[in-house]
Amino acid sequence: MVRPIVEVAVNAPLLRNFHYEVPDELAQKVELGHRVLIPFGPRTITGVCVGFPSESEVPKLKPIRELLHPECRFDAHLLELTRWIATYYHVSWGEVLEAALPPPIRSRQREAVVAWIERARPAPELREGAQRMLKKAPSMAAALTFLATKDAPVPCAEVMRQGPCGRDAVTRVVRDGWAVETRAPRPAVAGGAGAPEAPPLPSDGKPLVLHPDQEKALTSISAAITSDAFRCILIQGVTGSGKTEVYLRALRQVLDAGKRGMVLVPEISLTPQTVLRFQQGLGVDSVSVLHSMLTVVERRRQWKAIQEGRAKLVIGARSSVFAPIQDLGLIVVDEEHDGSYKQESSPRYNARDVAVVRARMLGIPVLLGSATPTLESSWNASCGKYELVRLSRRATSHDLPTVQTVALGKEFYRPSGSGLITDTLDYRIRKTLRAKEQILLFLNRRGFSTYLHCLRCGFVLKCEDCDIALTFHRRDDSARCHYCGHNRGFPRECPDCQMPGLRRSGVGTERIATVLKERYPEASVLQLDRDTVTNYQVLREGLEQFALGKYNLLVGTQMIAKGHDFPNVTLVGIINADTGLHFPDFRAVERTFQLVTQVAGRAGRGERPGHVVVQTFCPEHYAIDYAARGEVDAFIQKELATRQPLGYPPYGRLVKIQLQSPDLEALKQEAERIAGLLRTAASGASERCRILGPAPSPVARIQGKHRYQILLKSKTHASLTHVLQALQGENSRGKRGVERQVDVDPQSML
DNA sequence: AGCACGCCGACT
DNA sequence: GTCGGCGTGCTC
Repeated sequence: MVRPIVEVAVNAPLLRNFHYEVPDELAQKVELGHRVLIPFGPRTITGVCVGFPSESEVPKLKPIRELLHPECRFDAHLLELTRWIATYYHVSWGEVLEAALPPPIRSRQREAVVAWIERARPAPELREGAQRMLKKAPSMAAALTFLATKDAPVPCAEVMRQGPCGRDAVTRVVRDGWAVETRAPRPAVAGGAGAPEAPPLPSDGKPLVLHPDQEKALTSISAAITSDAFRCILIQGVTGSGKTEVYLRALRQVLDAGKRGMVLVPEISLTPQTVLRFQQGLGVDSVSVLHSMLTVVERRRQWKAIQEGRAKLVIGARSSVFAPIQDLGLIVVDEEHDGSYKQESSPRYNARDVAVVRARMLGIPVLLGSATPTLESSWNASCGKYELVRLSRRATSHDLPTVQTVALGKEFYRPSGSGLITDTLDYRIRKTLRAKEQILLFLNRRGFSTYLHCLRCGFVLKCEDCDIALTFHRRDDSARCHYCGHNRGFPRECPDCQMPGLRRSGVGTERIATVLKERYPEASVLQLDRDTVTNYQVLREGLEQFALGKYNLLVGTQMIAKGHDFPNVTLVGIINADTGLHFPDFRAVERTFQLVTQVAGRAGRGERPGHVVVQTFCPEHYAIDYAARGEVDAFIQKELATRQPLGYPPYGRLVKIQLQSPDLEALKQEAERIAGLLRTAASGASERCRILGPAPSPVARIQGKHRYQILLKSKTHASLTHVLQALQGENSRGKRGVERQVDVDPQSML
């Protein structure tokens, strides 16, 4: 009898599938979408069954080893969705499927697959052997000495680390019969720690009467839901316009029709408050939350609830777009402009775009909401691909905050540091403090000073491994690299000319916090950035404490920019609005506009009117000016006009190819070789596809690796895909150990 | 990505 | 000769 054949998408960075034989004992069990354990070369890895071909060209097929957790199977729709991602983003289908798995399964299986080593002979024998080979094979001796101390299996990596020895030594020790390779011992199931309990919320018993704008928006959305077809609706609503209320009503309608909903939010906004808002608003407890803070046990419970259809609504960040929800009726992507929807490691996908594709595949509506929509989404709306719905007034009776732009000048950067806070801002701060109201100050840079330089020779202190100026942190008197985390004490004198005393320039949040404490001794200051916030717990508590009025002033970076409603904040200060404006990135201007608008939106969300002070060196720059005046549409028109002649998105599509190697010469050669391949492919294409570069990346070296990039630019995505075929057969490691990453629709050029 | 194989210098 | 460092190529 001919055994059945199965096509497997393997969890390896290879852009093709492999065929396997299904052994008799599994023949009745293995189905489409099942995850299986397979032999792959000399090792065993996982993969997902994606087809049952009737025959195979491959002469000698290996059999599948094992069927893994059959209860967790990808349905036809998720297979189709993940395959689309693999094709579109030029990544391995198997890796996308792996990323789409519930995290507990993903991680647990990884553990089981790594090799564990256990000694095969008594400890004294191992020590004796180690003694004998000490001279001839010191690393094997080290491995033996270490294994002699262990009675139980040890992960291979552990042996290498503790030995210390290389992988080869471990392999040899096994081959020579000193030890054996085993599977991981079954890990004890972690204790039944429940979900972190949500703190009681001040339930604002506001009567929820919809604003006329909201009513109008809802009418369109309602029609879309009823139409039972794919529609993409962009909700452009000013900060505080009550977008969430609109989502809630739309979801209500979907749930009432017996269908289920999905809400994607940026990682940072996924707080118990957000979840509670949906739970209370919809009056259902069957809300499933997918959060990186959940315990393994809790996550497994959530996933099961989703799969079994017990969860009516799923809320989560990026990877929740893969949640196996049946009868999905609506997808909501909140803050669609947020950069955290793009995964910045392989497989690189954008969850917002995947959400739209998922909705299209299912023939259901999807809502994209933002106060500052991306140019891509606005463009899609203006050319009719998406429907546009506006919420132009705040939901409460209060007006948008008044915004004042203050020009910074050279004179403000006096050594005393007093100039960080202009007289205008200082006046507002004092006034707000007197009124016993709260203040939020935003600066997108952490640390005390952002670079250290010598006043005599101009030397700027840089990281040894990265092409980046070191940031000075006063709390531990260190000079740190924000790219690789490398930390060194900061030198007392210039390393170049030995002049004592490096000048500390550029301002970070730590400096602001220090200055504030000195200037307003009666005020209490909270600083929230990656230096003070070690985990979500700390951030959540910090924000809660601030909301409860325990602090007068909150100073922070990105993480305080969005999502939170602080009713008592009447003053928002942006210390330097143009920190990101001059980055060599075509999205720098758009991001600056979004950031200023979002931060300004934190002001005046309660009863009292808000005021915003925007300090900037470029008050006339349109990003700052339009943001200050709240003119979103005008900004979008202007920025579109800037991008059109350059063919940047949304007028064209981009692919960034990032190449890295410690060896600069090898890197340059490889970059030229790749560019050559792509140019040849592009010259044969019907549509013009430009290959820009190779050129050194804006940050030319990170962690000791030099970086070059190649940019592909074309009118359509299809032609880029065509050109990228040239790399199809290539190993992702490239020649001479040069690493390569392909980034489709890159979020950042850096 | 892993992992083996194979070629080469260093050391016994 | 043996060990182990690294470049090259394959994985149904």
